[in-house]
Amino acid sequence: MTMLKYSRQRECIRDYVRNCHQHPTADNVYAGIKEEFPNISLGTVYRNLSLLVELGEITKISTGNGPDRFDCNTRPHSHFICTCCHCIQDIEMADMDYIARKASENFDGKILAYTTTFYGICKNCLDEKNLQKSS
Amino acid sequence: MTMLKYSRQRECIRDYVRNCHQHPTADNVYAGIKEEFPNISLGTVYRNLSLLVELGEITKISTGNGPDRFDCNTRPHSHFICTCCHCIQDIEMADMDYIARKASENFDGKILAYTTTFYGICKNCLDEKNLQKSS
DNA sequence: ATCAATAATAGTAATTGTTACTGATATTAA
DNA sequence: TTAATATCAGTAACAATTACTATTATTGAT
Repeated sequence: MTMLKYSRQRECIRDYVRNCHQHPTADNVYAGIKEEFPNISLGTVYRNLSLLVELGEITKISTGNGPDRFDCNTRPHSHFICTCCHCIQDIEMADMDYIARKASENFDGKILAYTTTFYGICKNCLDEKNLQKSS
Repeated sequence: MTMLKYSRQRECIRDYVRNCHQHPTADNVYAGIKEEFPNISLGTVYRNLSLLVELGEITKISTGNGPDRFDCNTRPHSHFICTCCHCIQDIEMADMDYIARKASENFDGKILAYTTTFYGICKNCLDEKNLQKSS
C-alpha cells in the first residue's frame, strides 16, 4: 500500500457523493463539482471514486447497462432500478442475511458478500401512468 | 417486430451456449465457434446473443466488472462469482420469492424481477489455499 | 520556513466492451 | 426462379473507463 496524501479534489468528491442521494454517475459527480474545481479532470473523478470505494467510504453500484453509480450509503442494503425512468432507490430489508445463510446450505464455496437488485416500476412512473402497485 | 429468418450462425451460437456451462462471454462464444465458422464476425455473435436473450432462450449476466456472461439456464436462479478466479457458478435457492415479497413490504414501487449475486471464494480456490469454508 | 520525496493532478491518449453502419449473401414465401 | 428482406462479414463508431505524462500539491524531515 502506498501512502495516502490529502487532496482537496478528493474531499470535494467525497462530500458531493455524501450529499447526493440520487446515486450519481462519475459524470454526475464531475459535472457537480465543476463549479468548485472548474478544470478538474474526469480521470481524477474516476480515480478518486475508485479510491473512496476501496477505503469503504462509498459504494459502487453496477446497473447492468449504462455507467456505474455511486452510493453514500455503506450499510448493507439493496437497490431498486426502475426500468421506466432508470432511477435507483435504496431498499432496506430486515433480515438480509437469511438469503446468504440459505444460499450457503447447498453451496460448497465461501460466501463473503452478496447484492440483490430489484427491477420494476417506481412510484412516480406508476402514478404518471395511473397504474397500481398490485395490478 | 420484424420476421425472424433462420441462420446457421445463430443456431451454432445457441448450441454453443447451451452446451457450455462456464457462463461464456461474447468473446468466448466467438472463439468457440470460429472452428465451424472461421470468418464469423464478432458483431454477429453480439447481435445473436442479444436476440437469443430477447427470445428467452438464454440469459445475460452482468458481472459488474469485465464483459457480460451468458447462461443457458433460463430458470430463475442466482449466481456466485469467485473474487479469486472469477469463475461463475449457479446457485439454486428454494424460496427465492421470499426476498421479493419481503422487499415489497416497505417499498411503494412495483417489483417485477430481481437478481441476487453472491461473491466469495469458490471450492477450487479454497482447496488450493488449503482453506475451509468456515474459517 | 525550506527542501526533497513523492502522491495527486490536469490533460490527453489508449483500451475495453459493445453497437451501428454498409454492401454482399442467404433464407424465405410466392 | 424470383423478389423481398433478414442476416451476414467487415469495419467504423461509440461509451465508459483506465493508463500515461509532465506539472503541481502535500508531506515529513531538516
